[in-house]
Amino acid sequence: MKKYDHKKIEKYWQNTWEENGVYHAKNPKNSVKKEKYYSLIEFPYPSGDGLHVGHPRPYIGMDVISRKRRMQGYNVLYPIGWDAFGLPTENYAIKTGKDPRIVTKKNTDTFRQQIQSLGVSFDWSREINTTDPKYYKWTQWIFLQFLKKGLAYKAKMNINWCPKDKIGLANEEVINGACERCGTPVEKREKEQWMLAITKYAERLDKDLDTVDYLPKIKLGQRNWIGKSEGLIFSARVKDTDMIIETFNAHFEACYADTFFAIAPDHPLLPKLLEGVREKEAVLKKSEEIVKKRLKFGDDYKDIDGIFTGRYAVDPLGNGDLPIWVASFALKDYGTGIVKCSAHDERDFAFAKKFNIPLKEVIIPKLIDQSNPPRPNKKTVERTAIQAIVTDPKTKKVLMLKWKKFPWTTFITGGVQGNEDKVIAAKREILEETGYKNVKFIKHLGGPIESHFFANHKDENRKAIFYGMIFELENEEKKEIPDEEKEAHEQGNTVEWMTWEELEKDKNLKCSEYFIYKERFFDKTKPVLNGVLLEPLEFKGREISEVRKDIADWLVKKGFAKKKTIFKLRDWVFSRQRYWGEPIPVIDCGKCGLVPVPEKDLPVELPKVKNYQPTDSGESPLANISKWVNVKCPKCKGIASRETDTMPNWAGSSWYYLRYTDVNNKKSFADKKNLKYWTPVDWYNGGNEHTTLHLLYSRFWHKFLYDLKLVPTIEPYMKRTSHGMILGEGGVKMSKSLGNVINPNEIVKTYGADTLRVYEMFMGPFDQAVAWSDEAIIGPRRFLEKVWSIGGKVSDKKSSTSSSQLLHKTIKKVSEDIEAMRFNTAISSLMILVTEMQKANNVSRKDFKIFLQILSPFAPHITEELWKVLGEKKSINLSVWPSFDAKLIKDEEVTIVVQVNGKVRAQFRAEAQITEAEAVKTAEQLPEIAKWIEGKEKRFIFIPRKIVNIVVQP
RNA sequence: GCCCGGAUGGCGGAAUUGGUAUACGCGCACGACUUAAAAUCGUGUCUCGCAAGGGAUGUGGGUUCGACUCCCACUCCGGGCACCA
Repeated sequence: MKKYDHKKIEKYWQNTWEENGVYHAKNPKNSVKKEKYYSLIEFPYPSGDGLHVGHPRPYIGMDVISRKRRMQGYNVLYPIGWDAFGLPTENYAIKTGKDPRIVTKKNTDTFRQQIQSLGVSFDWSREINTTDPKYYKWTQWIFLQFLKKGLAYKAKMNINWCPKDKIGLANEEVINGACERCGTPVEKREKEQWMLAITKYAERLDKDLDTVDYLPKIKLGQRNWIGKSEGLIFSARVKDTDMIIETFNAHFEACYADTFFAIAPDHPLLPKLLEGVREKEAVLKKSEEIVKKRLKFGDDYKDIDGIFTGRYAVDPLGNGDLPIWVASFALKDYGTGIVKCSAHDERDFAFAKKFNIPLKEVIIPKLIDQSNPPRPNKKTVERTAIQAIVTDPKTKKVLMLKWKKFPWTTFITGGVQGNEDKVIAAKREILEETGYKNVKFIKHLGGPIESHFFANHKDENRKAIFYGMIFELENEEKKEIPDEEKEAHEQGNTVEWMTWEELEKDKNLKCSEYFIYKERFFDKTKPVLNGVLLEPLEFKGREISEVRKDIADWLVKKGFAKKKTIFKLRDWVFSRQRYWGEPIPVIDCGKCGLVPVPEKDLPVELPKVKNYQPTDSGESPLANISKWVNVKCPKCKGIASRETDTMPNWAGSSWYYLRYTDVNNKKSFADKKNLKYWTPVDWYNGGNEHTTLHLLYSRFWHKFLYDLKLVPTIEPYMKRTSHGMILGEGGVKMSKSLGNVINPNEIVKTYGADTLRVYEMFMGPFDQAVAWSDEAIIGPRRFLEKVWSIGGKVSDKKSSTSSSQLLHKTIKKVSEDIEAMRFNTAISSLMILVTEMQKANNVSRKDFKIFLQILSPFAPHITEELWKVLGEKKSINLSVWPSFDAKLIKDEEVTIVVQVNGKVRAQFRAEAQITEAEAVKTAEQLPEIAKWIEGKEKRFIFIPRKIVNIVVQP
């Protein structure tokens, strides 16, 4: 047999497949197969740098899925196209003066050639390009539908403005206050912008996630971005006015601790609220100052600032009149713009501390001593107790007890008797346990702490309500305590002065409250966020983490509040002041206002321009072409001008998967029959970077089209997964500037497309980032060479039972692994099989052909070639995916491991059905085992088919 | 700060439901073939120990007959969000 020459076979098969249309999806009227399968990858942005080895990873991954589906009898649609509008091409055009159309053509040609050389089974007859007027005609058409329904509107907006790119940015394109693309700090500018009312769909975008199969982290990303928050609205009467203010609170569990209100400095109600207040001017001035700073610094503005309005509102829960403050952290666009604030919120707490606003606590921390947790079968005794931290002002040391009977180090601690004053109780305990007579009470360490632990000395579980307090030693005077008395009090503990550092290092420190006390001791107080409630009394003792729903229902039932759901999601800023995008098809008429371009006049084509530079006024370069801008109004035929803004990059990609079903349609964006047949997309794989925005935007467009009865499903994608990036060698991102970009062309030339494909699927888990290695790629190449050489020595003799067994186990594993995108382990099992076949004296033609089939999704060229060599006429892609024989994958004989006290000491082979009694007997009689168990009391644990564990006393 | 994800040989990474840790690949070492080299094939390759044995899955504890896997605390790395009440 000839040598394995990838160059010859790969080109040949790629051409043959394309000529025969093997991968062309059949539209419903032509398809004989009933079941369709739509697999989708994110269509690439054809950058000038060409493809690097990272790009094809998702294409190959979904190609493996698609190829398997074809063999499983599905009519598969696996398309590709170009998301070609966008900044890099435009910036290149600005720099070089070249027409973006020509640049795009050149780039897509390069990308196409590169992708085709990998043998990905794309249906090239359905290639689309978002910059093709025949395509963007429909992007514009969909925009007009938004306009018709009132979901596209113009609004004066403070937009994020990148002074370098001279472009307005959506919030999502601003990263840490800087432009996502160029890193220039973003400024705020007021401008008329086109908006899409995505917020109208917020609820459905959140709720319908329940109906799709996305990876959990992807759903989470969507949910975080939508930011659904279910909270309560409280209404409060403002004293000395006839105003009622409403607050929105999502964390209302501790609402009985609320002691003030916070209103946004730019809140529309603020001026009215201040009417008749003496300090009105000062408050307004301060508010303005905050608003200005916020505008200037954007997301970086984090100052805690504010001012008292002079007004009070009546707490609806009956906790008196609470002051209303203007606060920098209150946002007018979130909720009602007014919040009810308490000690149990970080920002509220910090604000209150800064302005000395009184606080009230209704949550006490709950601690479970992990080193000494409550035991399930012991009774629980509740105690009120003190913990006294006695310090010596001279040495700064703390007085500690070292217990005699247990390895414990504790503060002075003891129970409060009856109605005893807690300070007196503490002094009493100090005297009894240490003998010190003269200590001075300094202060309480915050509120109580609920502590749960097992009290060894009493053999019972304790729920102790501890009150921490600090004392200072006044002098060394001690009361002599007779030894008998010490013993009677169970107290022969030794007393030791320790520094805080020594304390912390002490492994026997038994105070789980320690860290809270330490915080409070040094006055670095933090708000208490978790624990158990004191108020309202109906919920006393309940834990914050589990009380939310009940307390909300209770507050609503009592008439104190009403429920309200709000979202973080904001409407989508949809215009860009750039050239290389879809023109927004609207005409501005002095008489008629904003008039949509009539549908028959679509597409509004991008005119050619000489200069791609945006204008300094921030308008798009299109504004300079008066011939294009000046048109007649479609309604009144009067003088009018075109909208010069274009759409963002996200527009064309929001519906492209629909166009694939019917790429040449001139009457609609896609024929309904085709949509009904092909949608929804069955499996969509893409990058992590697009799991929030692109996915959300296209789901929004899809739902909108669904409401217009233009698409048949409520969701566009049934299943969504994501892949990890391929990094450069050493784990850094591949980039031109670092010079570590690997071009797949080189690899295909040297090793072949199949090797590249197998390597990319083998190098690591598909969803995780992996570093490229020039060295490791040789492994997959050797593997394919072995496959080739076995192909030359198959015979018509039957394979041995054991090799058939391995084959069938591999069929099962590969079939399952592909479904879960565990491509790396699928290939690993194929490698094991190949090694076995290589060693075998005989490989049957029948078995080898099955092997070729399960390898073919990964390495389509070599398997197709060998398939033909073995006498098959039809493409291996059209053969039927093999199923495994359930009888063959079940082992009849297994290895049973023998452990003694959990350590492996021996093993033996046995029938899979071996009973416990037989297994134990066999195990005991093994010579390696005897010395471990002789003459000892034994106990056996038997796990069928796996383990006999012999437990003996050591 | 909050929310996710992760940490296993020299390297990329395996390990069903808690049941032989290190599959598969790379690299490395030795051997065969060769005048020689490359390629290929074979053997070995966590670690300490002559051995019997012991120790290892980021660290420290816990649960269990048995823990990479479950629980608690922590360290480091990656990603997302970040005044969102």
